[in-house]
Amino acid sequence: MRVRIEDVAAAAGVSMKTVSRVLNHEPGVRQSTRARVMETVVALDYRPDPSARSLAGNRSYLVALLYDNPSPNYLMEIVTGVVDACEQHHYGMVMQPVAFHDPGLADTIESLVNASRLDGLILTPPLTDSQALLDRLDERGVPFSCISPRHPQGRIGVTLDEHEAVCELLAQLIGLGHRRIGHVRGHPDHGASEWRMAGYRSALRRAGLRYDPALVVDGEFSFDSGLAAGFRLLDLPSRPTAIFAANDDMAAGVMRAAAERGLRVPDDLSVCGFDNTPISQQMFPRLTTVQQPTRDMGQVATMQLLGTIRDRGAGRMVKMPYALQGRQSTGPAPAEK
Amino acid sequence: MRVRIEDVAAAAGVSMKTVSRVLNHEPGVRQSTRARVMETVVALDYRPDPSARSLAGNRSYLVALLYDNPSPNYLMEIVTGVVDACEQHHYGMVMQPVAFHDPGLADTIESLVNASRLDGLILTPPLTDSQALLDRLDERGVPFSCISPRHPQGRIGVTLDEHEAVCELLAQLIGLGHRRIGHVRGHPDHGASEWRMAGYRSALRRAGLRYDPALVVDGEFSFDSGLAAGFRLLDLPSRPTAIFAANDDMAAGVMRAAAERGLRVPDDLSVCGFDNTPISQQMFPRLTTVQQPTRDMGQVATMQLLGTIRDRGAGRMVKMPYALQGRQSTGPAPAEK
DNA sequence: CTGTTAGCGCTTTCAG
DNA sequence: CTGAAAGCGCTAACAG
Repeated sequence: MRVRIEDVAAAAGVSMKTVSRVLNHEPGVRQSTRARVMETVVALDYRPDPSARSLAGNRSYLVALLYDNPSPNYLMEIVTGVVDACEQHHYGMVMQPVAFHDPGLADTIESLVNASRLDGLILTPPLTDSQALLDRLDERGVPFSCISPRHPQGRIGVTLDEHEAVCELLAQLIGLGHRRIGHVRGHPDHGASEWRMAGYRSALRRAGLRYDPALVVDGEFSFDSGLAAGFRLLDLPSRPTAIFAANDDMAAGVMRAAAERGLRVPDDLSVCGFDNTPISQQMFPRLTTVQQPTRDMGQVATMQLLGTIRDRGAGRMVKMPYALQGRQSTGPAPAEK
Repeated sequence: MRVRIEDVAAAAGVSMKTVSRVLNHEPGVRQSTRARVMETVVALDYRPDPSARSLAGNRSYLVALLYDNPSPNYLMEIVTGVVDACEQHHYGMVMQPVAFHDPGLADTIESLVNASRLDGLILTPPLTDSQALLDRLDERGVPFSCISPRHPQGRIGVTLDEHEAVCELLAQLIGLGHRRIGHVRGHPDHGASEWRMAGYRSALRRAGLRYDPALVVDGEFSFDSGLAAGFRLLDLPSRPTAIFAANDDMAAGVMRAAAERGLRVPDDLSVCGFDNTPISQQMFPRLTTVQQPTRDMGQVATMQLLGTIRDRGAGRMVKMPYALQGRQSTGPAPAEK
């Protein structure tokens, strides 16, 4: 038979409520009593029943990870971080795919929260780019944590200074003598595409280089879009000597386009990406890119969320560090012809 | 204020229990009553409280997906299928990473189930290869569903005839004139490695080709292990004209090794893999491989699990179809020298 | 076919 | 600092 709180109370010679207090780290229990209760809990191998706890306490000990079709690599890293943080706090995480473009998204999420009594949400890009969605959740008092939101002000979660990261990356390229640098943009829905594009422009400006719109083409974060964009840039009458793609998958596409045009990387063309996904190490030559601490981002975002759940007003927006990964896909600019 | 079953009952002019019966699809309610109740439910936008339901009904409406470090692509496909099936049945799925090599794994899982009152588990490889674990769960009466278990007999879940799939794949290679065919094995922990190896041997036997142990090298499903294995095979005094790697990541490694040795694929060397992961389409040339319906496998495994939960004895082992993906990485064997 | 009565195991009052 | 009682919202068991 299952051990109940009542049994623990009887065995420890206290009331149920005292056991409950100890288990929930509530104040107002003498140290010695607390110790005795804990011993009994361990001795009896007592585990509180989550359903009963939820019903009485009006919370579920569950958070949901909301996502819409991101890269599996990225998402799994986030998941690992989130689950890790949840485990430490005896929370569970449920996966919740949603459709970013669904006009009824906010309603869907709201009824989801109501129906499942979720204690909080973790939002991943591009969901974190929808001001309307975030405002709605705030309005309804649903605790949530954002990963890389487009507008971090006044929200809780994690960000990364992608603008600055791209500036540094581009500064390296410029330092290698590149003057005509192309850019493959990310999916227009993603705030990240904007930041990375802005970083690209800032870097050019800081170096006193002219911004040439012809050198910027749209992509959508996929390998295929990178391939297509690569061809467009490489077939330009005056082609760039370096290309910065807004993520690694597209950079891989660019490298493939270069190969098909008979260009050698990095001798004829330097290529760099963003994200440091596994593919960046499997390409030949290995890709210069920027590493985000994705797993830690999931972890920290979750900890901020759990803080908020426990104590509204406790969570904040945490800035995470990035790290440039200089590898063999970038090199000195070819000599002027 | 939240709508309760009591409110619905009052509004519909029936008892709580009748509402409960309707909501749980229990028999013994007149059609007209059922319809009236449903209308009221919709009108009031009533959602049963999962915690109360769990407490009273003694189940959680939660299943867990257990995994140990599989490929993100594979796992996310599974997740998508599982979540999809769960959604239809108003179940939630929690992610539960575990350590396959932990000697206390069975205990961990057992206490996990007890502590969270999980209704069932979905196990992914290599967890499904541990007879001891599966037996233990059976013994404890925990419902679970297996994805690609090493020994499918008497379990519920999904399998795929990997042996036969590999035979077909190899038969194509042999049909192209290849006689010296290498194999890069998968991680020794995975049943899949055995099946694929066995398929390789069967195909050779059926074609009357001699099995040469020198042409088989160990890998562990990673790109790097495929790269290393590729070098070993290609540096053989009498190297193979085709290589079958037990998964796509390793096949990618082999292709890279070929490139570094100056061999052209498929002119000098044919390469094929298994899994049809995205990388297989991003390589140049595109990789010949075998597609598993991974998402459907997650879906079907979950439906079998939910069936078992509702009615012990309802779930079964479902055989899923595979599909050969012939692409450009395989071609006729080079002429004998 | 439908309703009544007890709990499920915990936390929250509110008293001591 | 500790305890007794009163539910949380639902379903199970038994009546009708």
